[in-house]
Amino acid sequence: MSAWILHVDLDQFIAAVEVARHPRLRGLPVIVGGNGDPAERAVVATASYEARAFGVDSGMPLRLAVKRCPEAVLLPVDAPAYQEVSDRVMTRVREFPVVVEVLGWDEAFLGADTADPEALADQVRRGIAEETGLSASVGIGDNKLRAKLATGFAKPAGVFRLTRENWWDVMAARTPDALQGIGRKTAKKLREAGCPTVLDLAAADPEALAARFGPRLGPWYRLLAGGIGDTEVSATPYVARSRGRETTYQQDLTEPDRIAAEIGVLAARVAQDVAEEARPVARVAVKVRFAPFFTQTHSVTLSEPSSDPAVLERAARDLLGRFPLGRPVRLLGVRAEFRRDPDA
DNA sequence: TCTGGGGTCCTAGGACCC
DNA sequence: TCTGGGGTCCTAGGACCC
Repeated sequence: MSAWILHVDLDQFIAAVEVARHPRLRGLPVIVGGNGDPAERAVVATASYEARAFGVDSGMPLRLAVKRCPEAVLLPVDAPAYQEVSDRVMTRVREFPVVVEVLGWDEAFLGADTADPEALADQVRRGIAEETGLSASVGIGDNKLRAKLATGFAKPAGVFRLTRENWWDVMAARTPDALQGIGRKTAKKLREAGCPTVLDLAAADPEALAARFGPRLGPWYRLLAGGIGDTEVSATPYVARSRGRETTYQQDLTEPDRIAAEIGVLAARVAQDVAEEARPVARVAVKVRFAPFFTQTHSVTLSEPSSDPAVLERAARDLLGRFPLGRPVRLLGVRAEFRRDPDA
């Protein structure tokens, strides 16, 4: 266990990478999403702060984003470019005397034994800027939950410390969806259950929460509200539990033959991804999103774990047969789940 | 708000077994 | 047949995160 946990998060990462390689975009509203075509069925991956001033935000349909900010520069998502920059950032961060747990392209936990976490945070921010030109924010906490929440208060380009000392000052009056793991829907249910704030949730009866939200989720929400969280930072590489591919079609699919063919394409891509893993697939799932926006899934446990592309495709095609394919289809997906590690 | 794609974890009900 | 109890697996769906 480390004395301090730092959560490092790159500011408006994807937009920042684009601006760094296209300097003429600096200071302009930039929106990255889909293929960069505003008419497309796609959403905003990241918007620069200049675009956010127009009310554009991540997850928003591209069409709406362009309506809100017509002068924005719209760019396609270039995942390999972001991965490359991310790798450079993480390599630089690992040069500090810390344990690094990577969470995604643009964030990581750092476990550090230091007497001055603010000084370390500044050094890390400087190191990232020197290596890549990118700006980062750093949250300092006495556990992962507090460190990650602290980053939100550090942004942009700052450092913030959130610990047992200032937890209630900072969090007590906020709505529960300020906490990592509680979203809009759960916050609404909590409000209806008499917990409009973090402080209310922390004081709620665990048994009542369990009855309402489930035996694990209910009590866990209460712990979150108290700022209780994991303190273990692990550098062990992450092992995926599943791999999947899905596609939203620009035009709804109606022809059964075409739908079956697309499932074949997706299953083949998943089989290819799975071939890179040394573990066989235990379950296969197919997802169908019908127009206008109604999603169903069907899944099956294979009689025997397998990595054989023909077995995966056969399973996916069989599952497709369980859907009522009379309606137009806007999305198809195939997912392969690996066998659960018996030791876990 | 005509709403992506990649994931994770939890829940609840039914099947099945002893 | 008015009908237990507990454990485990399977499956569909939901909520959440980046």
